[in-house]
Amino acid sequence: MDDLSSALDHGAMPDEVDSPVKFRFPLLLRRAWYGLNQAFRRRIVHLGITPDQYTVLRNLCEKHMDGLTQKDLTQRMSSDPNTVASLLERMESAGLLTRKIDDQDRRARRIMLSADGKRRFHQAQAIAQELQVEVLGALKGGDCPRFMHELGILADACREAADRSLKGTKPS
Amino acid sequence: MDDLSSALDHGAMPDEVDSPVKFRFPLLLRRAWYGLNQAFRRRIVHLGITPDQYTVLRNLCEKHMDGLTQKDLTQRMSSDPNTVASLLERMESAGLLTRKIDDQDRRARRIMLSADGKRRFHQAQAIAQELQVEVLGALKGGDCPRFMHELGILADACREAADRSLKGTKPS
DNA sequence: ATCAAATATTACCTACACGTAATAAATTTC
DNA sequence: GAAATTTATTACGTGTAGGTAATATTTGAT
Repeated sequence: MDDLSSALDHGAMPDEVDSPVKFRFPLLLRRAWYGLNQAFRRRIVHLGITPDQYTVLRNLCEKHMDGLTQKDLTQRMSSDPNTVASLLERMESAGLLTRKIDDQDRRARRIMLSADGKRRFHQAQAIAQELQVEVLGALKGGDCPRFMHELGILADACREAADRSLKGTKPS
Repeated sequence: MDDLSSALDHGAMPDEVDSPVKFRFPLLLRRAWYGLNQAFRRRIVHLGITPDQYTVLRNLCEKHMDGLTQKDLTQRMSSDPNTVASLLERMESAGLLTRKIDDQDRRARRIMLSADGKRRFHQAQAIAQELQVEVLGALKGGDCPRFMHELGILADACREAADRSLKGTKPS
């Protein structure tokens, strides 16, 4: 309907670092992440959980049945303590998990899945895998592993950039 | 340090789609997106704008000086009308832009950059390009264009999955 | 044992994603 | 040309990202 890509292209601004709009990393990343998230959210809304809550459940279920502390979860989700705290609060209210003070370290709390949480996770997991097959199918079979490897490299580079940006960072 | 891929893998589910944790698309995407965002946020906080606000400024500045409607912006940012509305509200209060009712269509509002908004955008743009060079440098030079192309394919696949998930979707 | 530092968490704040419903103006239909 | 439909936006609610500050417990040093 409206082809917006024309008005820019006649060279008014020297924007060549990321010239063709279609190939800018942040734009593509945003599009992919929001799209994937939205798709998943819509498909699991009937289970009463959100994508982030699924991530929590997956971490708890995959690993140690002896539970994880909030700090563990925070790291695994590449998230932050505040976000995780309120997330877990909601999930506890929803009966998906329980939190109890750790015996070894009374500052910490061990998070443990409830039976209901485990059940809902498994239902969601099937949907997640379906979705993943659907999306990754867009890539030619052989390309996928290499792509994932490269995405991993970039993901690490992004995290490192974020960490660097916290302290000295700007020598200017 | 912790190899998480064991607990799940003993054959209950055919989990080979994303078996090694390090190669799961959603995890990598999340890590990359949050990392990039956080890095950028930290680097532009002194300009008094956020990454999303930068996206708005970029769209307004790159393209038509005659402004964009909120709907235009929504599409360009692969965002949604509500989010964009409150985003613009904050940005208007901050003096980054002005909104006035469109002459042709009095339902719509044309958004236009203020001089201050333009100035702050250009400062942020330099930082954004720096960051991008920094991050993409992690990839071997020749790999980058192909990677971007593939990321574009996946981004489209994600968006399509999201669109599909809205209507019929689940025939179950 | 006591005081200081590191750590796990909570409380409070702003920004954003996105859903539903309401409002208002444009467009279509009759 | 009035009624019905579509469309741009706003209003309001919940969930999440992430920042600062406060609190409580563990650990380390004196």
